[in-house]
Amino acid sequence: MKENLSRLIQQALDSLVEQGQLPADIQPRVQIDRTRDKSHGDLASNIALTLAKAAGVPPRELAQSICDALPGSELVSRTEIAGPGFINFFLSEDSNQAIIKRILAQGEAFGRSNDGQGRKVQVEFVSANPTGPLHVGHGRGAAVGDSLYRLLEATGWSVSSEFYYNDAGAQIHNLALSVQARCKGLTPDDAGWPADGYRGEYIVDLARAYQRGDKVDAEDQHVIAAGDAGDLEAIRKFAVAYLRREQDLDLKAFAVHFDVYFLESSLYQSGEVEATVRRLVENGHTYEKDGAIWLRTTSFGDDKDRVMRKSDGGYTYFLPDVAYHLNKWQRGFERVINEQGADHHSTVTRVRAGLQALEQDIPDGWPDYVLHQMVTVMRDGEEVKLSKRAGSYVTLRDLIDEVGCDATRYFLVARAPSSQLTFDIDLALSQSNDNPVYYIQYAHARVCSVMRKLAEQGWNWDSSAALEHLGLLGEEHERSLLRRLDHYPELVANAAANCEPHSVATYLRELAGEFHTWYNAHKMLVEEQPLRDARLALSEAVRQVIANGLQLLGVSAPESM
RNA sequence: GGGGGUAUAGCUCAGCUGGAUAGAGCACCGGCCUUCUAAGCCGACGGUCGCAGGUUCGAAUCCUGCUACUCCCGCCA
Repeated sequence: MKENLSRLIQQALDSLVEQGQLPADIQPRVQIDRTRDKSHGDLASNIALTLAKAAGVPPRELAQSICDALPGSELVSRTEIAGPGFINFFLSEDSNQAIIKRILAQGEAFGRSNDGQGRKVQVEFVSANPTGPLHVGHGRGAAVGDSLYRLLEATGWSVSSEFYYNDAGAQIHNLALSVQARCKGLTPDDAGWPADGYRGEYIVDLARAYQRGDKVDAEDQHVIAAGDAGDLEAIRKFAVAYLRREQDLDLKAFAVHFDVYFLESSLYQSGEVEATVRRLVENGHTYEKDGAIWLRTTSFGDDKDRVMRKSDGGYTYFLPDVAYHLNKWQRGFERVINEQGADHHSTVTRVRAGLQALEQDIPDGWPDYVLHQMVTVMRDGEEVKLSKRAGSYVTLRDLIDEVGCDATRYFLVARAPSSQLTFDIDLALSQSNDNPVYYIQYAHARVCSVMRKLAEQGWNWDSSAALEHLGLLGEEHERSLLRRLDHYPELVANAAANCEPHSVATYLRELAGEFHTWYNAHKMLVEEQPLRDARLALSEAVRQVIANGLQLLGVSAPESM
């Protein structure tokens, strides 16, 4: 709808230029906004305000000229000049009702677009090391990242999701030592328990499985336990696979899928880490100090230089990070979005600096990052900090088991990633309108229920016949719903472009609210068939948009509750 | 000390890339509810958009400087 109006305005401007009322060299950016206040019409443009100065004409006067030059259209019933020089558009009944036709015709495709034009984008998220069950923070990353994946897919991008993990570093070594200690019957407070060992109960299960000689099938690896408590390398391999599988199960329960699992160790095996070092040294961006090799990241905006090869010959984590991102670039992702916890924000500058230092014509500012803030979990008004299994943190699994996948996903994705998030377990569990997930799903189920009721009464609903009677939708609530439905495709496009899945959650909440209000105010299954058909058409359109929106969030759309 | 993030109604949060009188849900208050799905519906109250400047026709939104809270600042990942 905005595009249509935008074209009309552009035509008006062109003709004003021809008539010499506007200078030919203006570069108007036609902006159309949704009005907040209904008395301002349905859509408004500030075009006269922005062009007034260049045209040397007072804004309201210019607005009048533009209106006069506007070609006639069936979409617009009238225009009005208001305030300092806004042009308000009142849409015709026809154009309002057209949205229902579009939604019913397009079904699941409504709101999808081809903005991405099949270009390759990668979303990396979660990327937890296999040292324990996923925690709530990973859950937030999973909910946001997977939603981004769905949004990009829906807007025409060729998307790949990726999970990167370190399977060989110091933390994994600690993990292996912890399992070994458990195999030997030690507990965390015994003498001889490894420093920085993992203390959670899950290590006990892991040790038992190892000693039993269990077989583990994870998404990307398969291992049979050697059972020998003295073989630290065998323990390491088994522990990594075991916890990898455990995380797989958490993610599966969370309805999250990854296209690629990428192992940090593969970058060493392939020689990419070495090659990256060589390249950085050759490009003259490094120097030696205190027996270590430093990368001069300050040349690329960092506040201090960083060690890339330690004095003991090992690499710091950031070097494989750079090699990894070069690998992504070489795989042809013109756009990469890394979803991470905000506690990792310091890597952003470092990785970008490292990539620039490679001098491979990687665009400055590549890749993109979406950083999410901390999550705190509340129950009975108090913060929950521990889980039995993991010991020191609340696991994603705890939440899914307690409140379900749908509620967990919704709550974790519903806030702007940049905001700290409080997860209220009591609210997520409540079956009332206070609970937004329930409220939205209920709106969907309600439409399905009405359709069932219709059949019980021996009536049927002919969607094509119904479209003839959309003119009967004249109630204020109905117009308001139509406006909101019309907004959906643009909302999806913006959410994808700006990496803001939470705006879909907000939208659905508002749409559901408006639907419930309408439903409570007017009867759907009235005796007069034309009106009944028209209302059912609107209901069905709302149901479709809710279903489409929930899909983007990875939340189910139940037909009954 | 340096950097990231946040600051909007009593609480939890939106705010469409700078638009018109800043919105929603809870909570509180006042009414209505015997219904196509039932766990309710309608309305009222509630704001110096952290503070101070700046940019312009116009600022919660952009710039600068403060303040508070939070995360990070390792030859850990």
